Amino acid sequence: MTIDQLDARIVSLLTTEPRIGVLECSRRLGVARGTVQARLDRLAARGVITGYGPDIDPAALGFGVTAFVTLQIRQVAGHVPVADQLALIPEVLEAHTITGSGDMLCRVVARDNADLQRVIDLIVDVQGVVRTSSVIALDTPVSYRILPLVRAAGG
Amino acid sequence: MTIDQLDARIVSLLTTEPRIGVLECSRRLGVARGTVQARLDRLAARGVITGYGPDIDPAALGFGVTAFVTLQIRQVAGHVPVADQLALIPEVLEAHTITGSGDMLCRVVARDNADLQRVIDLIVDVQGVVRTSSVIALDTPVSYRILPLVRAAGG
DNA sequence: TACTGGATATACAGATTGTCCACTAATTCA
DNA sequence: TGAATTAGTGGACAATCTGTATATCCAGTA
Repeated sequence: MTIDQLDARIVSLLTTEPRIGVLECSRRLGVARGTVQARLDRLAARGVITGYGPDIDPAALGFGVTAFVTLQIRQVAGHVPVADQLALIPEVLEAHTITGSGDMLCRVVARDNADLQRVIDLIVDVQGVVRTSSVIALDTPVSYRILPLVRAAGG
Repeated sequence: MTIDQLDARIVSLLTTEPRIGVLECSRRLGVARGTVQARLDRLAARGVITGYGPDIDPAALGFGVTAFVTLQIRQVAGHVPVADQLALIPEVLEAHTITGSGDMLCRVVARDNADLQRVIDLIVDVQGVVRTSSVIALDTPVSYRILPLVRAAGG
């Protein structure tokens, strides 16, 4: 159900130096290559590791503005669910339903503040969205990281 | 400043099938291996690709509860910045300063709702945090994805 | 026209991967 | 207690991939 210290060390090492490969990883950790491979296979099978895709920085793509948009929803019968429509907007990076009153919270990006207005307009146009309220992320002193959690879980 | 269609296709392919490697990737796209390698190097150099680390699912680690915590800050001179202290809490996956009034928005995870209380208490104990307000993510109909944006950016 | 950047084709040695196997140690269970 | 199961180790193999370098070609540009 959880991970042990070796799992945590493997993930930790691969996170900080993803290009080293399984063999080098096993060398660094002083275990057999088969062990590392088996561990990684198991972590993937258990869903702990969901992928190895390249991490993309939206800002480097020109989407320098990040905002969190809270939606107030009025569910309309016979319509495409709000989430499905939000998923069609590339700038909506993720969307959650949240406690409160059937509302949603979305993370969106945009090229600039004017572009953000465009994105918000797209969201407002979604069937069932009553109104939105946005906060813009000015700075990100702690950007998404999972390593401390992995180490805490594996300690 | 932006990416072209080939870049987008490379990233797209590597995101959906990260294990295929550069060579297989070049075969699938019908371009030379050197081209793919050069593109990836350039994307990494430009900061578009920030890494290739394994993607970890906190829920599979036992942290099934996600919440967004908004902090009201009172900056205290002579103290460790709030963000630095938040960074010490493994359950704080990311933290942003946001528009509004010098507040912050954090994404946190916890093992369950009771555990969330513990994490929130940790946050409240941070010097300079005046109060917090949390919303719990009940469901995530759109989980973090970057591919649509990459495709949109790549024409 | 000459230059530059990007793409292609090709080549090579070295390293890595995917899979086997056999053996050991620890744990579980009948 | 003995058998079965699971995880780790060390070794081995062929097949493949990577890193790197070469020379050529093409298009846009000074």
